[in-house]
Amino acid sequence: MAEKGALQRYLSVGEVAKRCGIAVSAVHFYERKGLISSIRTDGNQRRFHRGVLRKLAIIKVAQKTGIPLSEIGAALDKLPRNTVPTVKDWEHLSSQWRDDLNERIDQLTRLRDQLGQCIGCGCLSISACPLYNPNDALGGDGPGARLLELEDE
Amino acid sequence: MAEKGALQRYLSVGEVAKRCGIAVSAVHFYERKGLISSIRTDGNQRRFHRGVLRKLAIIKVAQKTGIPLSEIGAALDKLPRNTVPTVKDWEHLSSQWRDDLNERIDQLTRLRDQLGQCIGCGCLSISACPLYNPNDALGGDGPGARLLELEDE
DNA sequence: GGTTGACCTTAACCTTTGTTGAGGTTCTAG
DNA sequence: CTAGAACCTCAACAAAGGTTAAGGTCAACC
Repeated sequence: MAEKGALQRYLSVGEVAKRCGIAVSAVHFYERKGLISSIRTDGNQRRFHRGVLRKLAIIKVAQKTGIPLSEIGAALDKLPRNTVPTVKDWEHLSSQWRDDLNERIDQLTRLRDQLGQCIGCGCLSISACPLYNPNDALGGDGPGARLLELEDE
Repeated sequence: MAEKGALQRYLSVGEVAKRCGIAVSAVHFYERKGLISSIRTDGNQRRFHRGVLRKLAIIKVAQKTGIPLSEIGAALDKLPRNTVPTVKDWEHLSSQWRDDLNERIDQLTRLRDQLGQCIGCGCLSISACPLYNPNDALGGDGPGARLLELEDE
C-alpha cells in the first residue's frame, strides 16, 4: 500500500468523486461537457490528473454563486490544460466571479428592501410599485413601463 | 366601449398576459400548475377574476427571490380562493419570503467574503478551506467533514 | 479461479419553467 | 357576413444539470 509512487498521481473516477463529494455520474457528466478531462488505462478506465480536484473545487464554488456550467467551462478553458491551476489562475477566476456575486447580492438586497417597504403600503395594488420593475426588464412599452396594473381605476 | 360594467371584471388570457408582462403560454402554464384559476365562457375561453393579477404579481416577485413555483403555489393555496388577496395576505407571504431572501443573501455574502479571503491564500489547496464546506451539506463523514482534499498527503 | 466491487457505454429518464407548433374554434370589427 | 385576431387543446421540444438502468468488462482479493 505504501510506495505506489507515480501511479498514485492518477485518480480513478470513484476516488475523484468521493474526494469531491459528488457522484460518479456527475464526474462523467462534467467530462462529457468538457469541464474536465482524463486519460485512459489499457482497460479503458478513466484516470484523472490530480489537477482535476482543484478544477472540481472551482466548479463547485462557482456553482454556489449561481454561475451556469457553460460559463464555468468557458472560464476553465482559459486555464492551462492538464495541469493543476495555479493560485494566480484561481485569483483571476474568483475575482471575476466575485463581481457576479456582488451583483446578485445587490439585486437580492434591493428586492428585499423593496419587499419590506411594500409590506406596509399595500403597494401591490399600485401600478407604480417599485417591485414591479425594480431594475431590469421591460424596455419601455407604455408610460412608466409598468409590468402590472392591478386596479382597474 | 364604455359601460361594460360587470363584464369588465373578467379578463381574457391575453389581457392578463399583457397586463402582467408575461406570455399567454405562461398564464396557461401557471393555470395548469394550479397557481391560478379561471372560469370559462360558453365558447370555452378563459376568463380571469381580477384577483389573478395580484396573484401573478406575487408569483413574479417570489420568483425573483428564487422561490420555486411549487412553493409559491403552496403558499398561494393558503390564500382565499377566487378573491383578490388582501394586503394582509401579501404581508404574510412577503415577510416569510423575505426571510428566505435574507438567508440567501447571507449565504451569498459569506461565499463572497470567503472567496475574497481565499484569493490571497492559495486556500483551494488546503483541505480546511472554508469554501469547501462553508455552512451546509455533508453531515460528518470523516474528520472535518471536508468536501475536498486537493493534496495527497 | 471465482466472486465481488468498481468501471465502461449508451440511452432513457427526471425536474423546472416554460415555448412552439399543429389543427381547429370563437370573437369582434367592418 | 366574413376576415382576421385571439382563443382552444394537445403534444413536442428546449436547456440545465444531472441520475438511473441495462448490459457488459476489469481488477483485486482470497
